[in-house]
Order: sequence, then C-alpha cells, then structure tokens
Amino acid sequence: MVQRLSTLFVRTLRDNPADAEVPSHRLLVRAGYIRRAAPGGYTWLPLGFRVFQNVARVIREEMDAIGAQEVNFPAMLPKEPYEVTGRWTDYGDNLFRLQDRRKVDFLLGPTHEEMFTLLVKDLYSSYKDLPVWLYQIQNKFRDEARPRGGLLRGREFSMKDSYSFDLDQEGLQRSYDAHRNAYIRIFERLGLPFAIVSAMSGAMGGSASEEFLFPCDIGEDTFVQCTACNYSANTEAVRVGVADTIDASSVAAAKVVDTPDTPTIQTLVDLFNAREDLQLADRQWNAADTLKNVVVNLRHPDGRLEALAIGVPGDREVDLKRLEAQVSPAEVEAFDESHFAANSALVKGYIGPGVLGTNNASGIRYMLDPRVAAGSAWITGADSHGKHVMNLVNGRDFTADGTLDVAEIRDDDTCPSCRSALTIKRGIEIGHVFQLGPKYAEALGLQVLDKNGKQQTVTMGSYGIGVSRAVAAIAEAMHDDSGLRWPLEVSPFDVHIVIAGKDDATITATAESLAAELEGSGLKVLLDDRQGISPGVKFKDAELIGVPNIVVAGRGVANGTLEVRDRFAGTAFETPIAQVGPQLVAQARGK
RNA sequence: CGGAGUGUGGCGCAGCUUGGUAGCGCAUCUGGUUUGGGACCAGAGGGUCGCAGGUUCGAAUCCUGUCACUCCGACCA
Repeated sequence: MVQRLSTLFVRTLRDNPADAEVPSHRLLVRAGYIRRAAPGGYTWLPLGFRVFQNVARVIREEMDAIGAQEVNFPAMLPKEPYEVTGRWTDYGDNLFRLQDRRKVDFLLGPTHEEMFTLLVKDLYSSYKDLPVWLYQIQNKFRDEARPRGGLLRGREFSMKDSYSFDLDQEGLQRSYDAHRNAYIRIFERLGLPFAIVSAMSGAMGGSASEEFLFPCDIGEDTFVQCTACNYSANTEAVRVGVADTIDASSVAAAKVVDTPDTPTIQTLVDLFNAREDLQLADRQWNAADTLKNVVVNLRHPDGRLEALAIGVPGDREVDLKRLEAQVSPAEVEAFDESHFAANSALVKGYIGPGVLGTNNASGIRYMLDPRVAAGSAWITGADSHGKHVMNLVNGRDFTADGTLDVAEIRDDDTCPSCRSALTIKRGIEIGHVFQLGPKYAEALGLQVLDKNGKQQTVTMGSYGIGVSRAVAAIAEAMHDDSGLRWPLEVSPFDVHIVIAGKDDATITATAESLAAELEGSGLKVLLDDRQGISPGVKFKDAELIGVPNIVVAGRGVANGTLEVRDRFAGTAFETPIAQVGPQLVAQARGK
C-alpha cells in the first residue's frame, strides 16, 4: 500500500536536537527515525523500523545462504550458566542483573555463548550432527558506563549473534571463513565501507578474532593499516616484533651519573645534552635513549593485587588500553604513593632495572617492551634519589622477566608484517568474528561422540553484527548536508513522490497513478500528498528523509514530464511521465 | 568513575545576576491569503520551569540533595 506522508507517523524537526552530537544521531532524530526512550535506549519510529528491518533482512538472507539457522532466546536469562563460565562476575558492572520475587538472580543477556552452548548440548551428542551454525537477531543489554551517539552505543541494542559448533580446528576454520565471507557480502550489500582488522578477543575469550570496522572519524576504535602490505589491526592487537639482538661489545661499562632535578624524561635528556662529559660525538641525546619504567597494579579476578613494572623507551607512553587487553581478565589500577611507601626498594622517579624483576630487591615482575633489544644500551633510573645510570645494557647489565608489548602505537610505526610504515585510523566496530575454541564447551560440558565412540569437546566460534549500530553507521557513511541518504537495499521506501506546486487535479492524479503503478510492480512508495504545505518544505523533508529516488510531480506535468531526482548523484531530469515508472522499476530490480 | 557544561510546552531557546506567579521562534489547531526551495495575516490550545527538600509573605530565579543528558578522559563482544 502506498504510504502517504499525510498519515505517516512522523514529525520532522527543523532544528538539531541539543543532545545529539554525531551526524547520524542528529539526522535520525530530526528526520523522525528514532526517539530516545530511556538512557541508552531508542524507540524505532516507522521510517527507522523499516530501515532496521531491511538491514536485518540482508543479514538474514546471507546467514541463511551459508546454512545458518535462526533461533531466538529470551533476553532474561538464568544466572547459573554465566556463573559456570565466570562471566557473571567477569562482565562486571556492564551486566544488567535482576531478581525475581523470590530473590532469584537473573541477567539480561549481553551476549549468548552460554545459552547456545547449552542448547546444542541439550539436543546433540554425535559428531554426525556437526557442524551446526545457529544465530539470532535479538536485543542485547549492556550497562555501558557511557552510552553515546544515539544508536552507536546504547545500553539496549539489536545484535545478530551466531555461533558455530565443530568437532575440530579444521572445522572451526571452515565455519569461521564461511561467516567471515558472509559478513563481507552483508556489508557490501549494506553499502558500508569496512576494514577487517585483527582484534583482541577481550571478555569473549578464545583465540583468533577479527573486527569489521567502518572507518570514520567519530569511531571509538583505533586501528592501524599498513601503507604497503594488507596488514591491519586494532591498536590493542598490534604486536611489535622483538627487536634483533645488538652487538654490545663496544659499549662502555655502565656508569652512574648524578642527575639532580630531572623529574621528567625531557629534563633528563636536557641534562645529558648540556653536560660536556656526557655529550655524544655525532648526535644529541633524545628521549628514545632512555628507558622509562612504569609501575602499575594488576587486580586479578580473584581480588589479588600484583605490582607490575614495564620498561618502555622514554619517548613512548604505556597505552593503558593495550595493557588492559594484554593482561585481561586482570584489571589495571594505579600504583600510588601508598604502594611506593610499601616497597622500600622503589625510589619514585628513579626506578631502574637494578631493583626490578622477581629476583631483585623490589620483587616486582619486570617486563620489557619488545623494542628494547638484547644488547641495547640505555639511560635509566639508578634506584637512588637524583641518580641515573647510562650504558646499561639489556642482557649484560640487567635482565627482565619477559617482554610485554603495551607501548603506544604511533603513526609511521613499523608494520610488524612487512616493516613499512603504519597509519592510524579510527573506526566503528560493526562486526566481529571470533574463534572461541573449546572455552565454553569445556566449561559447560558440551561433548559429542566421535567416530571411535569417544567423547570429544566441541570447538566453537562466535560472530556478531550490531544491527542497530549498522543502521547508524550507514547513516553516518551516507548522509550529506541536507540529510540522510539510504542505499536502495535498506531505504525505508524505494521512491519518494512529491506533489509540488499549486493544488492541481492533474498533478495529483499523475502522482497517484505513478504511485499505484510502482506499488503494483512491488516497489515501496512514499507519497507526499500533504496539502497547504509549500514545495520548499516538501523538498527539504524529502532530502532529510533520504529515500534515494525522489520524483517531483509539479509544473512539468502540464508538459507531460515528471522530475526524477537522484539523492546520491544530486541530479534531476525532466522525464516523460510514461517512462518514469519503468525506469524506476528497472533500477529497483537491478539493485 | 574523574573533569567541564546543561536541564524551562513536541523541538530550539530567552528569563535566573537583582525572587513578585513564564515568554519567543518552529511545530500543532481554526479562518483567510499563498504554492518549485523550510510562505504570510489573524486567532487558539499546550508548560506543577528535571525531581525532592529548604530559605522566604512569595522561588524558574537563592541554598542543599538527587536524577538525567552532552562533551573530554577512564571503561567498553
């Protein structure tokens, strides 16, 4: 049925809502696609819900095409499975917990690995049943500390999550590749540009993991791409290779230097450059010649607190996100004055490898950035107030407990794969594929009998797409200054017909007849039949709403033409009335 | 959770400094004029000023608390 704008449940806004900052959020609210209903929760209005359903349809078609089967779980889940896997506590404050009238604990599902695992365990027990791929499109709940960007990060949001179950790693790899390829097709159909980057698996556990990121300045994820090869990774997942060993035989013996008033790396470097006896023959000292030792506390899941020291070149900071990702599930806390006071070996501001390490005075585990090559010489703390030591050689004068790759990644850093330069970009995570491995199957006892009649633990994969987030991402990617622009595949309507100009029976009849013709051919039509509204308002609304094809029935009708506009190309053609229908139908068929 | 800012009809805002019972634009309704780029005239409806206390004869305005929102940071399949 032709949808008339005069009866469509919508109210477009002339002004931007004050609480919306990012363009997709502003436009989705202004054009009447969504309304905020709760902190981090949005209501879909008819226009928005059509787009949402279209995105979901594309996802369904591609998931079904690879043989995945759709199921649907409740959002309110029992605590027990999540206790077994530890996520009842590991998920922390981000988990919505609630109790029933008898004080029994429940949670609102943030993701459903446990439930899918138990479902398969419930029904299947033979290798002959595998592989099996199940998915659902469902609202997820996460008590985000800071929802933002409207649909981009909500506390209740729609996610397509699928799960694969295989007998072995080769099977898992096939399942993973099938989903990965399906995701590529999905995002291509949605018209979303994307980068596939290596990722950390985070709270999900498991091993191989890649993210689909929509590159975009307002994105919350930072990733690197190699300028030469196809390496790309979330900055949290970038792994710098361990530097080659350097021959240290010509390095003079380590020497302690008095360095009063050098609280920062810069003041230390300045002092070395100012002292004639310390100056270098061929260049200035710089921050990269110093070894900075950063001490943090790790809070382990069992509540235990462990101090950890990290040695990084002085020109780099420790990237807390990268650190958190590396030490997960432990959390990073500050090492404050009271902790310094409790460890007398540490001299704040002058900490050096002399006391760090499990076998040294502080007893603190000491990890080195992989850039700190064996055989490299450093200026670093001498563990005595106002003193540093120079020519301290890694491997000769000190050893660490291992390497830990958590220093910040910078533009122009070296690609771990081909040694060319990396560039840093931001992106919105729109999809994520994981090889979970046996973690959940093991925890929940999902086993099947193999050919030999022996119990085998199943290996799993998990694959997510943020459906509501994808709607926002498309809006973000496609909009222009006048409003939204939807690819035909997801547009709420195929054609937006505007009745413009003076009230004229011929114009109205022509528009009505075109609308009926298009609907008859299976297209979805939005007809702006509002009366007493000036054409300018209708044009502005049409551009704001963003249906890609706009047909204007107006002054041209007297000469036998309609104006056909392309929202993306910005073009407008006067087209003979009889040609308009067939032309739009052909375009829609070819989409 | 830390820092900054903001809460006044559906949306955007003024009023708050100096307390006196709420106003403007958009949107909505009625009538009329208008009709190819967010028209005009006349009239109308709609707000316990985020919430709860307090001060005061009197609070949108001052005080305290609280909730929510936005931005930056922390956090975040």
